[in-house]
Amino acid sequence: MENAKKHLLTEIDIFKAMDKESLASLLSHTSVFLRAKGTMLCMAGEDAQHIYVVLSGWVKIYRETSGGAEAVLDVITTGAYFGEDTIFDGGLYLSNAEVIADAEIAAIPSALIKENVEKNQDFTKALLGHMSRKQKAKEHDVEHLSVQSAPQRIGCFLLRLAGGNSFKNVSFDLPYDKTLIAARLGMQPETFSRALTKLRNEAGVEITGTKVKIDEVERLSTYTCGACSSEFPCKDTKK
Amino acid sequence: MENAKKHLLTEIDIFKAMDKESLASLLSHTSVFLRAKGTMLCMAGEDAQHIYVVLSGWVKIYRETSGGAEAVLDVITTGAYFGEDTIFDGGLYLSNAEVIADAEIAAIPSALIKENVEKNQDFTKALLGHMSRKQKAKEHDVEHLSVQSAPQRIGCFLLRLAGGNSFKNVSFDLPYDKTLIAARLGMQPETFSRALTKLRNEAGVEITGTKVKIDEVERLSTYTCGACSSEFPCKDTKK
DNA sequence: CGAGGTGTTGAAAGTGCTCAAATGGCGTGG
DNA sequence: CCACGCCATTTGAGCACTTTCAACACCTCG
Repeated sequence: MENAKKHLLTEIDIFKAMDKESLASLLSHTSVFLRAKGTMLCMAGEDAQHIYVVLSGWVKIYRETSGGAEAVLDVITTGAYFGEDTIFDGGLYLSNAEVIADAEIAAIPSALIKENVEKNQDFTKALLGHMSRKQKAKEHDVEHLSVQSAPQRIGCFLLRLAGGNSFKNVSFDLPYDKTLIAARLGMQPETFSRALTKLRNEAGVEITGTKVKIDEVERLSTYTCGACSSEFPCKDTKK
Repeated sequence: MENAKKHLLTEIDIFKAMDKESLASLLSHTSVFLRAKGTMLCMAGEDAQHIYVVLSGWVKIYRETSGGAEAVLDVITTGAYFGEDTIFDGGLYLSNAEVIADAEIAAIPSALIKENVEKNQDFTKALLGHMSRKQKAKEHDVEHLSVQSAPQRIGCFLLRLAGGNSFKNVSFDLPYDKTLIAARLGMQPETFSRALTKLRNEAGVEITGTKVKIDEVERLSTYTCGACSSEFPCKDTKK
C-alpha cells in the first residue's frame, strides 16, 4: 500500500524531473502516513524538517492572527505539497497545515531535497519552475482580493473547477465545505451564501448542496473575468 | 558611470552568491540604462528576455483588468528586481512594470541566469532562497488583504518603513505618492486619506505631507499587528 | 431522538467605494 | 514674477458591499 501511494510521487512535477536512482533513494527515505480530519500537520513557527505531499484528502494551509482571525492561504489536495519554501529560506514553517478531509501524506526530508538540488540540474529547474508557478498563483490571489467582488471571486473559483474545457452545462461537485471555500476566498460564510444567490440570478449558475451546474460558461466568465487581468479560461495555475 | 552602477549588482542577494568570474561575465552582458518617470519597462504578455534590476528610482509592478481596474502587486526600488519568475516558467511577463520615479535599470539576459543556475550551486540556492522570500511576501499581502482593515494595512506599511529598531519618535518620509501607496495596499486614495486621519487619532501617528512621525512604535504596532499573524516587528521580508 | 456542525436568511451596523467639489502645490508659458 | 492648469490630496455625502449578530432549517451521527 505504501509503495502504491509512493508511486503517486513520481507523477509530481518536480519529481518527474528526477533521475530514477535519486528518486528511488528519495522514496526510500520518505514516509507515508494516514491522518484523520482535524489533525495538524504542522504549526507556524515549527522547525521545518519535511516537505509534505498530499497523496489523497485535503489540507488547509492557513495562519492565525493574535486577534483570532484566520487567513486561509491555500487548500490543497492530491499532488500538491507545501513546505518547500522553508528549505532555502528560514527553515521554519510560517503557516499551519490542518487535515480537513482524511488524508494520506508523504513526508520528504528537506535535507534530501537540498541534496538533490545540489546534484540534479533538471530537478532544480523543475523546482524553480514550481516555485515560480506558486508565486504566480499568489499574485493571482492578491489581484483577486484587491479588484474582484465576492461573487466574482466565487465565479472565478467555479470556472477553475470547471476546467475551462466544456462550454455548456458543466456539472461538478464542490471540493470541500462552503465555509472553507468562503475562507479560502477571503470572505465570510454568510457573504458566500448570498453571493451564490447572486450568481444564480445573474450568471446562470445552479447550486444545490455541493452540486454545481454552470449553464453557460461564457456567461459566467463574462460576469467574472471582466474584473481580472487574465483572460478566460483563467491561465493562472489552478492550485 | 555604468560600471559604478553595475557594482550595485554585486551587492544583491543572488549575485553575492556568484563567483567572481561568472559575475564579471554576467555583468559584461548586462546593460544599464536610465528611464524617465512614466516609461513602461515591460507589459504583461510580452516575451521575457530579461530580468530587470532597479539600481535607483522606483518601479511599479501591476496588472490591469479588462474592466480597467488596476492591481498593484509591488512597488520596488534599489536592489529589487523582477522577471525572475519567467525564466523557469512560461517565459512571459505577467505584469506591467512602469517607472514611477526616474530610474536606473539593469537588464540581465534571462538566458544567462539560466546558464548560471546550471553551473553554480551557490547561485542556485540563493535564487531559490530569494524566490521563497518573495513568495512569503506575497502570502503576507494575501493575509493582510483578507484580515486587516485599511488603517491597519497602512500602519503595518509604516512600521516596515520605520524599520522596527527605534521605539519612540521615529521619523521618515513616505517613499512615494500617497495615491500609489493606497493602490499598493489595495484601497482607494480617499480611503487612504481617511484612514490616515484615523491613525492620527487612534495610534499616535503624525503625518504632514510626506513626513511621518510615529510617537510610539509600540502603540502603533498594538493597533496594527493584532490583526496579523507575524509578531512585531514584522518578520516578513521587507522587499 | 438529541447534539453538533453546516448552510441560509434577516436585520442592522460598519467599512470602503463612488462621485463631486474644494484645496493646495508645482511647473509651464507668458 | 504671475496666471494658469494639472495633479495630488482632502473632504463631504450617499451608496454598495460585507460583516456581524441572531435565528432557524437541515443533516449527520451517536
